[in-house]
Amino acid sequence: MPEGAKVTRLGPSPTGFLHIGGLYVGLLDRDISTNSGGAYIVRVEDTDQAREVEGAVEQFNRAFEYFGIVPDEADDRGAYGPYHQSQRESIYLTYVREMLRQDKAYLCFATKDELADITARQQATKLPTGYYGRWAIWRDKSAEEVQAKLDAGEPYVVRFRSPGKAGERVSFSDAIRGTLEHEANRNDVVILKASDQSPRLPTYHFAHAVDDHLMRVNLVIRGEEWISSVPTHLQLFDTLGFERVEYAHIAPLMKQQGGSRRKLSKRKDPEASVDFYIEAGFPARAVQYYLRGLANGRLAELPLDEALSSPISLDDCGVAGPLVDLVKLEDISADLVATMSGEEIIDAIKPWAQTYDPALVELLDNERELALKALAVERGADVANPRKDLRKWSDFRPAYGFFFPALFELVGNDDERLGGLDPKIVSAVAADFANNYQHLEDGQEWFGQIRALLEPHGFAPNPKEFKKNPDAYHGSIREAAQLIRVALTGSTRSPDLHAVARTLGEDEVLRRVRALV
RNA sequence: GGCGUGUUCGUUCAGUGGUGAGGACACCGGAAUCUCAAUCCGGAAACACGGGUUCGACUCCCGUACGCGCUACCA
Repeated sequence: MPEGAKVTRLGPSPTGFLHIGGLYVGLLDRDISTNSGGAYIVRVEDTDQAREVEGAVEQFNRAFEYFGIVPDEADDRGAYGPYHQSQRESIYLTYVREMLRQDKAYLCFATKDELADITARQQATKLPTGYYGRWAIWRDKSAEEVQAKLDAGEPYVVRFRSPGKAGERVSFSDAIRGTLEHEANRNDVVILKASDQSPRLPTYHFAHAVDDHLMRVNLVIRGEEWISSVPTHLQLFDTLGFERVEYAHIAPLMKQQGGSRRKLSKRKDPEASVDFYIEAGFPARAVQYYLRGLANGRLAELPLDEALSSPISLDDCGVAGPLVDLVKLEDISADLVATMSGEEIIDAIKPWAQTYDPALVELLDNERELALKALAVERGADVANPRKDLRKWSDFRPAYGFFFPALFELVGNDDERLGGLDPKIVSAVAADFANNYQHLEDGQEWFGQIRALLEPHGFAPNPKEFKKNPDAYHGSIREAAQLIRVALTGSTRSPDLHAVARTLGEDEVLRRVRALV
C-alpha cells in the first residue's frame, strides 16, 4: 500500500434497517480509502445478539450495492477475516487471556443488582457513575476469592484495569474537529461479556481495538457519539501495545428521536431509512451527489459528474448535524434525470421495477416503442429545456402511465379534474372537437382546432379577455385546452398536448375525447 | 447532575478581525405561455443571547440559553 494509504471500515450492526447515516459514513469510508490507495472494510458488528434482526446483513449489502459503495474486504473477500465479530471469538479470547495474565484485566462477578446499587448510590451522592476506585469491587479481590466464585460456577465478565486517575485529562486530535480534550477514562469498562453466554463476545470498545488493529485499519470514521469514548479506546490501544488509529468523528446526519423541531425519527420519518430511497427509486447518483454535497459543501457547487469524482476531504466536513432535505434531493434528482435519454431512463427503471413494480417491467417490455416515444416528448439532446417531471422511478407511473392505453382510465364529463365545468358544456365541446378532429402534424395548426371551439362554445380567446369579463365566458382558451388535456391525459399537468396527441395516435385521441361526450 | 459537542437566511452548504455576509433549494413578484414543468428577470430572508479583548467582532475569549451525545455485559 502506498504511503498515506487509509484503511477504513464500516461496522454496521444488524439490528434493523440501514440508516441513511450509515450510508453516509460508508460513502466517506469508500471515498477516502479509494483516493488514498487504501482499502475499505465492512465488518459486521453483531456482538449484541439479543437485538439482532434476521436478514439485516443481506439488506445492508443490497443497499450498499445499489449506491455503488462496495467494500474491498468483507465476508466473501479479504485476507483479514472473519468479518463477522461473532466469528472472531477465539481472537478476542486470546487477547483477553494475555491481558489477564499481565494483570491488565480482571474477572468481575458483580451482579446486575450490585451494579444498579452502585449506580444508585453514586447518583444519590452526586458522584460520577461508573465502575472505578472504591466502587470497583472486584478490581483488587484476592485470587482465592476469585477462585471460590469460579468453583461455585458463578458467571463473570472481564473488565479492563483502567490506568486512568481521577482528575486526569487527555487530549487527542480528530481529523474533522482538530484537537479535542476530555477527562481521561477511569472506568474499568467491560471488555468481555458474560461468561455464561456462547459465543463469548467482546464489547464494542474491545472489539474496536482488536479488530481495527488486526485489520490494519488506520482511520476510523464514525458518529460523534463516540467522542466520549475515545479516552477509553486510547487506553485500550496503549495497553494492548497497538499503534493508535486516527479518528474522524462526523456530525450525525439526522437524529432518530427528540421532541423538538425537525429531528427525524425512525417512526415518523421514513426518509431515515436507506430503503426509502431505494423503494422510491431515487437514482443512486443523485443520492450520492446530495450526500457528498452535505459532507463537503464545495462539492455541491460542482456539476454532478465532477462532484462524484472529486475526492471528499475530511478537513472540509462540517461539524454541525445537517437535516436531510428531501425537496433538495428531488431537485437534484430531477436535474439528473432530465439529462438522461429515454433509453437510459427505461434501462434504469426496469431493474428498479423488477422489485417494486413488476407489472411495469412487463409493460415496458411489451410497449417499449411507445414508452420511448412518450419519454421523447420535450426531452432529449435537442431540447433546450428538458422536462423535469421525473425525480425518481416511482414517478414514472403517475407521470407517464397515461400514455399506455392499458393504464389509462377514460375520463367522464363530470370529472372533478375538469375544474367544475358544466358537464353539458364539456360534452358539447368534446363532441365538437371529436367530430372535426384532424390529426395534424403541425403544432400550431393542431391547436387551431381548440381555438375553433372557443367562440361557439363560449370561451374567451385569451386569458386576459376572460379576466376582463369573466361572466361572459365559461373560461378562456386556457380552460378549453385544459379540458382536452384532462381528456387525453387524465391529469391537469402533462407534457405538450400536441406531442401527446401525436404519440397516442388518432384513434386513441378520439377514443379518449369521446368518453367525455 | 457530570463530561463532551454544537448553534450563519425557512432549509442546506460557504465565509472573513474591517464584506453590500455568498451560493443552492424552498418562498414571493414579474416576463413568457394552450396547461403543468422547465426557463429568464427581480425580491424578501440569517451571524442564538450577554459580557469582554480590540480602533473595530459574525469572526478571538468567557458566560448563559437551547440542541445533541456519552455517563450499559447497545453500538
